[in-house]
Amino acid sequence: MLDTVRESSTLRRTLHQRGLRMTPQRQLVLDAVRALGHATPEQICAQVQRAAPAVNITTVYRTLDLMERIGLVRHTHLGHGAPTYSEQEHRHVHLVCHSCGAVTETPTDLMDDLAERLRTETDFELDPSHVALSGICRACRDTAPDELT
Amino acid sequence: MLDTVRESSTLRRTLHQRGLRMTPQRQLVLDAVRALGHATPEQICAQVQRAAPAVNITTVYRTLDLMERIGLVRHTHLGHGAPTYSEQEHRHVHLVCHSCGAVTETPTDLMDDLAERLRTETDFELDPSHVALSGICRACRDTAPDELT
DNA sequence: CTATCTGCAAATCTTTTGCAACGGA
DNA sequence: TCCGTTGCAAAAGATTTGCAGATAG
Repeated sequence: MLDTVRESSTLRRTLHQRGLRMTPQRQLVLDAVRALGHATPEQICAQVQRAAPAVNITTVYRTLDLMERIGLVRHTHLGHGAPTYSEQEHRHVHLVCHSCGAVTETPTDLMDDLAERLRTETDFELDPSHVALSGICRACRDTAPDELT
Repeated sequence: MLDTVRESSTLRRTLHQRGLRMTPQRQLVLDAVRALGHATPEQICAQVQRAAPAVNITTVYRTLDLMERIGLVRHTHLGHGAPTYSEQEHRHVHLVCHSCGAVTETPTDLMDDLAERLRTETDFELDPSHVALSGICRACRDTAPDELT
């Protein structure tokens, strides 16, 4: 309860700071992003529509876009299909299995050494959580021998 | 010249081994993939159409799909937009800059340590060349301070 | 000759845009 | 009241599918 109230005013404040308006749709989209962890616009829309069926997917797209611009959410490319959105703070490396599509999360510090090497050797500042690493998970390796993405 | 002949028969043989047919379109698509390094289906189609304007993009999609299934090409998700196709052998890690979109390639052995850690710690078999790493390149870091993907 | 391929058109799917009406501050 | 926001419909872009005719083997 308290959480909801606090979240709500946080969102309102963040929006107002930039001359943007607080609306029920925006709260619902943010709630959905938080509830789902990382999800496609379509999944987020479905979640929002459980509470408010009239909300249009166009609004979801626009709201995700806006919230990304103001730093509340971020998107990640898990490989195939649509990008997925999650909370900005929710930073981790995604491991996606080619074969079964399972998504695992792992701390970003796994990438620290790589990031350092890229920085020194290639002058490239890695953003570890923006794209997923791709491969084959244990379960699939044990069963199916091969599979295309 | 010899190259062309040799490539041609290689493709033909590979196709015939599986009961598939050699066509001019297939040769052109494979040539385009090789010429472009890594490119979207649309870019590949444009390249093919420089030689044979009548080739339909549908054929390009179907051919890329087929060639991926038989292991001649592979696709990589560079982050935004369409996947890009390249030769199967052409394995490297892609670094994509959020800001300017530049794609750099780097040897996959940069990922060896990470791959080893993932294997032991997470039971995940990394495929280093299937997705791109995302971040900010040197040039952009020096100029624009921030930018969303 | 016959099964595979191709081109075309249309269907799908996802995302974006234009616009009039709505509603937050 | 005023301007940001929304919903709707339509546009746009990417990929897939059905089908009849073309063609490799």
